[in-house]
Amino acid sequence: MLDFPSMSGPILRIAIPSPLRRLFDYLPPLRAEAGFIPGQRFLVPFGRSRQVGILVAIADHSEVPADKLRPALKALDREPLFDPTLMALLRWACDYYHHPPGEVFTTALPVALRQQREAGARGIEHWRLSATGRALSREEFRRAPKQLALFHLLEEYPQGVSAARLDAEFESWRPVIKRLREKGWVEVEERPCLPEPAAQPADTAPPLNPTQQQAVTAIGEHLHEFQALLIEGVTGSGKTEVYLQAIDKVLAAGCQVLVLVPEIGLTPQLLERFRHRFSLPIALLHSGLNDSERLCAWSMAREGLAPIVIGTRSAVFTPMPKLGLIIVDEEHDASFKQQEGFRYSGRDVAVVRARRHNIPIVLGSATPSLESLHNALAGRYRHLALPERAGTAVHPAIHLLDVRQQPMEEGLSAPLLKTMQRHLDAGGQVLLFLNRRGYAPTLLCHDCGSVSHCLRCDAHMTYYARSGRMRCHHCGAERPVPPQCPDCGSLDLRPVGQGTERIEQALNKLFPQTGVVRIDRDSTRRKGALDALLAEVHSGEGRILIGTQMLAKGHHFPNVTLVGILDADQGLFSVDFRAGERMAQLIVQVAGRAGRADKPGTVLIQTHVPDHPLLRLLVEQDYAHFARAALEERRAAQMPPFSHLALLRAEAVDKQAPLTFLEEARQLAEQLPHEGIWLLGPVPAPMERRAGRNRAQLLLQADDRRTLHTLLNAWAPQLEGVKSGRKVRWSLDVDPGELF
DNA sequence: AGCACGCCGACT
DNA sequence: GTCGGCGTGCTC
Repeated sequence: MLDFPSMSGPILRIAIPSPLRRLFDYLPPLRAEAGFIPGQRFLVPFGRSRQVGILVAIADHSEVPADKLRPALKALDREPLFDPTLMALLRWACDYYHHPPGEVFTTALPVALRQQREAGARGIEHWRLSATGRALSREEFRRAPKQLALFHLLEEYPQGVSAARLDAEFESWRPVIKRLREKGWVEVEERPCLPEPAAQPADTAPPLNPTQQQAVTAIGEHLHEFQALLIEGVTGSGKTEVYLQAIDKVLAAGCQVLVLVPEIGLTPQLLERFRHRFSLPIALLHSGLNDSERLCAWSMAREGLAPIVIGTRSAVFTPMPKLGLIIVDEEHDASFKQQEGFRYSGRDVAVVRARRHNIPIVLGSATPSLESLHNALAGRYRHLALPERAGTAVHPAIHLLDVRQQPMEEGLSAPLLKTMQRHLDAGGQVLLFLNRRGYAPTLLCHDCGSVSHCLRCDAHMTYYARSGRMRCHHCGAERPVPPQCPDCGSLDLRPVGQGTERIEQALNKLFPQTGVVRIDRDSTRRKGALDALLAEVHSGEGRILIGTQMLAKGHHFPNVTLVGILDADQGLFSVDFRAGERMAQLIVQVAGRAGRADKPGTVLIQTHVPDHPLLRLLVEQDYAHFARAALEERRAAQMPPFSHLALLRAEAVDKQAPLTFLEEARQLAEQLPHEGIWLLGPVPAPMERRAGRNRAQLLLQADDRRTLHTLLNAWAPQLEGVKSGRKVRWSLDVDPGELF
């Protein structure tokens, strides 16, 4: 009797890291010992190479011709790394963001597991000198200078030193330390990767005001139901306290809690506050970790050993078997949206995850995004506005400073300078906010009018006086300041406009007796520099602070009584429809850094458009009023959240190639049912050339999200086959954060 | 994306 | 005569 060869067994549908929008079918490994569960990793042959993929589904047959099917090589995990709910969430994310599954599933894995590493909460290796090692004298190393150097380094760390530290301090230390270990002079030890809980007894929870209580109760009484809470509360309104007490309730029920924070939001202060409240291990997942540390923290979360996980955007995909609550702090923050590759929004995925787990999610912000506010006003989210606590932080008085026709000194108006002097005389500190680094945004030739231009971008080069260099903020290009105008040879080159470095210099001249501290990406590049500058401010040595949006996050300056926003106008006239929202959020966040109960802050906003209606609302009312009016503008303009966007971007060195590809893409879309969808473009990006590449975009706009996604479902796979797409780098951005 | 195959110009 | 340019096709 004819028997089919064993072609009828299960088919493994595997996500492979590649830009292809599909899964790949494999036969089971030839010598398979155990069953197959979606979420396991497999080593598979792929083309000429081997890849680590993730089993997404098991099918009983394949569309792929049998002679093309190859067996997987082996399962890399006994247990799946992702539970079924997380698998479903990831599959949803592939569909929603129309991104290749291989890349989606890989971004959810810690880097160590994208290779063949084993999953598991192993500790972090630390090396230290053994007893014999400590007794050695340098004589032992007469013929081994490298070993001697490493020996001296180890002497500096009697408690042991991690691989990450050694990487930073000693080039190719591994072979050297291996010799030392073989001689028994060095020993290695695995340390748990989670920070120890604070030694002292846990802080007790302070009493809550009625609104805080309402929020905590809402969560505590519905632990196993989906509900989204938008908590709107200015600095000092006790938002964090709501998080802490809600977490307490969830932990008491034996569940885990996931806390998502913006990229710069994971401050030592926040961690300290958590550590002092909960005597429990906390897993941290942030960009500062090396692969081993990240794997360890991730594994602790996955094994349920870390009750609390605090992390940035990508932590939203951390497996947590007992997940009971998600908190998204500073939910308005743009860093929750990934801006390249798999362009997901950590905040939006978190809401979907909470819904799929049937658990509550808290979105917190002093300045909620218009998207979340819209959801709250539409009744989809529960909305709780925390009142300022009576008798504590007083809302700062915000005033517009009309600088039209005012004498200006390097961007500082006379009335602002006068007010600064008054506050300094009264013993206060002053914080100035300017979202522009460098000395001046450009260098202008006074004789011929030519302007210093980046060779690779459609942008000016920023002038840095202190280092005497020109830098492009868009591609990082750097060159010395030209001694003379490259066009006409004139020596009269003048910096135009102000950046933080120039303001700092001007302040030093205007207030020679007062310490000035500048905080921006340039002044804090060196490790520890930010802490040193902050210490200078807190000690009172520096009394005037000038900085960029770095100042808007996290740090509080209780002794600051005056905040100056040097240029509010740039946010009002930007091409980006979100610029106004972002400027308002920045102003409120910066204002919130200042003052305390007995020293209420004043905020002065320099502007040339003092009659701007939204700006007036923000100043005369508050962010809540501004946001509602801004929402109405969005409604009138049919922009998000009242419409839904997808942006197809393309870039290439060649100027025409992106437009050609996008035109072809547009024609494909037009051949599909596209009623209710506006196709806008293709057009060159607002900054057409960047880092030597020409960029263009095609915008899709729809009133109805379903309509848009129905088109994207059919369209995205077609784009892969577009010939002219090979000549460009293109990406599809669903719910884009910026339109350029 | 990576990687091979394949067909046309300037070099040891 | 070859080395190598990047156009085209493929990955279960």
